[in-house]
Amino acid sequence: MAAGGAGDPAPGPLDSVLRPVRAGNGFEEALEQVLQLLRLGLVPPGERLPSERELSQHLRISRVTLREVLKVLQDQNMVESRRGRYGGTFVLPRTAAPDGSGELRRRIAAVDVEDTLRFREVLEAGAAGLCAEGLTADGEDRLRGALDATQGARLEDYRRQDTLLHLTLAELSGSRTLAAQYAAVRATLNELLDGIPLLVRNLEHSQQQHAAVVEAVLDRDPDAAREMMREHCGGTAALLRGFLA
Amino acid sequence: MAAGGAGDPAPGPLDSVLRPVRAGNGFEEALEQVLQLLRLGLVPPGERLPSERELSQHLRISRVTLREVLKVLQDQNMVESRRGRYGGTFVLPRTAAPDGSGELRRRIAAVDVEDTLRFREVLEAGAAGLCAEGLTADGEDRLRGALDATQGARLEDYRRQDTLLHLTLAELSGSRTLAAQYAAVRATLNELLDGIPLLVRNLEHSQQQHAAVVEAVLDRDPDAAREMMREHCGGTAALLRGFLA
DNA sequence: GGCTTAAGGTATGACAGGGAACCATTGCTT
DNA sequence: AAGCAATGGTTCCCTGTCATACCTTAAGCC
Repeated sequence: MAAGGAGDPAPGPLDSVLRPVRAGNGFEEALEQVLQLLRLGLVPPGERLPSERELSQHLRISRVTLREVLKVLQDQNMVESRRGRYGGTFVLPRTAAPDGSGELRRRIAAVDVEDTLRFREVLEAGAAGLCAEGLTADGEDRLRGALDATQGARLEDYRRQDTLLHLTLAELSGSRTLAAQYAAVRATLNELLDGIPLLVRNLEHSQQQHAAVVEAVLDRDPDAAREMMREHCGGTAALLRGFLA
Repeated sequence: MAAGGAGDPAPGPLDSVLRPVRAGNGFEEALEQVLQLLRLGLVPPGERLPSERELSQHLRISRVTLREVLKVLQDQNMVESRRGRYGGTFVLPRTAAPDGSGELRRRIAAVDVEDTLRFREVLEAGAAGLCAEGLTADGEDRLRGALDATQGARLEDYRRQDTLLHLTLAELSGSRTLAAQYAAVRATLNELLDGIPLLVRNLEHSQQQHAAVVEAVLDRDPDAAREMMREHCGGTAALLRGFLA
């Protein structure tokens, strides 16, 4: 029947469901998630990762396997381990040339950019809308805080604060799944963004849009929030499509 | 530090990323996906699943492990295996009482309904919008076909055709990730919907909304498509919240 | 009837990954 | 100076999973 032979089996309408159960040899998945942690800037340079015991519990992998992951990151000069009490695994500042030869470099070529950009826009707009529909007083505070942090951020820290703001919105959406998916797609996005220059002009424009989105959310105007957010995402998307096309 | 002790480690702001790498012991993940296949109605009752060898390749698990999965489904009277040429694993019609004691029953209690409903709405609205923005001629045909199939469906087959229509929209969005995520969330949704009655009145209303969404998409009107779809999802959500609250 | 073919059913050996215990190092507290 | 506590570093064994090959059943074809 189906013509398939080498490589993957023949495609079909069941592909949305019949995707591989595990993306890689299991340790790769863990690597992926720790990389997310770094790319999202959830643990900024200089700070300490959770201890190996904690991390392995969270990720539900053995400490042995986690250590193999950390070994890779050490070899890439992305983290550094110190022993003893108050030791731990510390994040190093990004080196200009991440690595020519390797492992981590080729991943970027495998990213389906169009998929990433579209999915991102859907999640962001959705999250903004949900936030505008039902936001707690506590949520308002967190959101304002995150926005303020981006306003005051220096250029080198901007990407990180921007990520944090969007992540906050996703978390306040009230859907844990949405937040988790956004984290994943945002990590991919940041990786792509690392390849293109950060212009002050774009940054300023971006900041205006951030303010508009947050305002719409605080005004409890879901339609406006979604619309603003879509526009915001569209800007980034156009930028990336331009640089990568 | 954190007060956690038994069970999961202490929560924190990193939880969006630090989720478990594997949802279960690996065989559970496969079970999950085969269950999706059945719940989505991608393989309707009476039909044959792909052969064990094919399925295991798609899911990237060994045949041994896959057979353990199928064993569970056989024990639940959800599928039936026949040997010999033109044999295979066949889907059985849903039994009224799925199973009192077991394994599969308790999963439903673990579902975060609010999460599911919100995430679903975001994905559906997003997919509808993306479709309306860029739909190929081929896509138009598939969409019309799926809509027609729901119009002609009998009551017992309605849920399945409905699922297929929405799944088609998700696939036509141009984001594979979106389609895969929608498949997952829809499988969960169907499981919830199985617990409540299907009223003809709701069904007719639903059909009007389907037509409206498809029309908006074919008119290339993203805003209308999103709005219609949100309304459509809102209906289901209200129904479920009412029955499960 | 006998062969071929495609499917499920079974058995075996290798290995990755997990759990748990233990060692080594460091800095704080006494 | 001694002890304690929290961390990274290491080892051992065991279970789950995989790959492979082979057996069994049943439908079609010669």
